[in-house]
Formats: sequence, structure tokens, C-alpha cells
Amino acid sequence: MENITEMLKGVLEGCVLEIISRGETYGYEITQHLRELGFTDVVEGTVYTITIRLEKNNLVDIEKKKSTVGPPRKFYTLTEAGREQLEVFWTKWDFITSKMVELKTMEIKRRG
Amino acid sequence: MENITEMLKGVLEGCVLEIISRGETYGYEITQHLRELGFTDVVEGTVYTITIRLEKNNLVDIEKKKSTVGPPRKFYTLTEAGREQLEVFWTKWDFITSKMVELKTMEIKRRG
DNA sequence: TACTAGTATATAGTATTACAGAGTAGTCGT
DNA sequence: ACGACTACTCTGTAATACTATATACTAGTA
Repeated sequence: MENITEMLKGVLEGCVLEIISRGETYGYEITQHLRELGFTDVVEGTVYTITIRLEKNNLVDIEKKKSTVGPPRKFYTLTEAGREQLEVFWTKWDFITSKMVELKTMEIKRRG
Repeated sequence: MENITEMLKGVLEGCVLEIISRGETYGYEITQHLRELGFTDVVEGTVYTITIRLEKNNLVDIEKKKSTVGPPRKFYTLTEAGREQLEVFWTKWDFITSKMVELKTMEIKRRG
């Protein structure tokens, strides 16, 4: 899918939170998951900016571990605040999707 | 719903296109519709920037009409390009929503 | 007249976010 | 030594919604 950049804003961070919530993982792997999911154009740099942001906002804990196949990995796990943020994310997402359905099906009332 | 700003990026323009597709309308009325829909924090300025953008991209035709209750209104209707853009928007939206469902339900494959 | 409220368009400036593009490092196989 | 893959880092840019404000027209009312 091309050019969904703008539509991903505010969504991608939630995706990353969700992926981390399934178990500790690191930036490169998160990128791979997103690409497998279908967001094929997501690059490491994008995920990096998101993880940095999550770290700044204390939504994730970090543990550095050595790898046998490359440089050390920074593993992320959600903090309590991170889990709360993830819930908030899905609440917002559900709100918007419900409104979009409403928009698609609603009769628009006209004024005079 | 608070703070859904970022999540609305790339979505709001599609909403405006959809609303215009139902029949000619103007900025202020579009804002009202969006607020009735539930996007209560959307303000005129935001819609204005969107309609300007639509105009620049030749997605809408404009007709100025006098009003009995205030200054003249600028009525918008979709051009052929606008209708195509609206279809593209829903395609993208459906893609993202399907991926989000997948994300929510998917088993995440772990690597070694 | 003067004031207020509701309607309606317009615009400058700001914050947030995803992305492009590049760099740096570590490990492994040849 | 070299290339391929893994993995994190960083700088800068474009797109978009929002804040805040200004302008203008009509109607009601004091």
C-alpha cells in the first residue's frame, strides 16, 4: 500500500506498543514485524524515533543484550504507564473507527 | 474524546471529502458535521486548511453564494479527481483497519 | 446608535510525527 | 579481506492538525 504515511501518524506508535506488549523485543525486530504485517515501507529510522519517544515518556523499560549475529540489541518491555498508554490507544482507535463507520453510513442533515 | 489529533492526521481530509460527496456544503457547515459526528474539538481553522488544500489539488469545485444569516458561503462539490481521491481514501482506510485487526489478534512470531 | 451573538472565511505560527538518507558497528561465511 | 546481514543512531524534511487571532455580515436588543 502506497502513501499511507499521514494515515499512520499516531497509529504506528500504538502498533509498536502492541508489539512490545506481546513480549520483550528490539527495534529491528519490531520493524520486521510491521513489515510482515503489511506496513512494508516502514524503515528502521521510523521505529527508532518511536522507541526513543517511548523511552522519553517512560512507557518502556530497556535492557541491552548481546547478540550472536550482530551488535547488541536493546530489548524493550512495557512499563505500567506503557500498558495504560496502550489501552488508551485502543480506546482512541475504537472511537475513531466507530465514527468512521458512522460517517460512511450516516444520513447527513442539511441546514437551510 | 481527547487528544486524538495525531490519529486524525490523514483521516480528517477523507472525512471532509466524504461529507462534501453527500452534496454541496461549505466550511462552517462541514465543521458542524464533524463536531456532531463526535470530533468535537475540530475547529473552523482546521477545516479551512483542508478545504484550501482540496482546492489546490483540484479535488473540489467552488461556488460562492450569499447567505441571509451571515457573510457569503463558499460551497464545495467534488470534482472527478475528488471522487477518485475519496475512493483511494477509503481503500487506504480499509487497509489500515484490517491490519490493525490483524495486529490485535495475531500471534507474534519470535526469532532466536 | 452601540453592543452582542451567531455565522463564515482567512491566516500566521507551532507542535507532532513519519520518513529519507546516511552513518556506525558487530558477526559470519567465503 | 570482503560482502551480506543484523542492529542502532542521527540529521533534516514534509505533511498535517491545532492555536490564536482577525475580518466581515446579519439579526436582535437595549
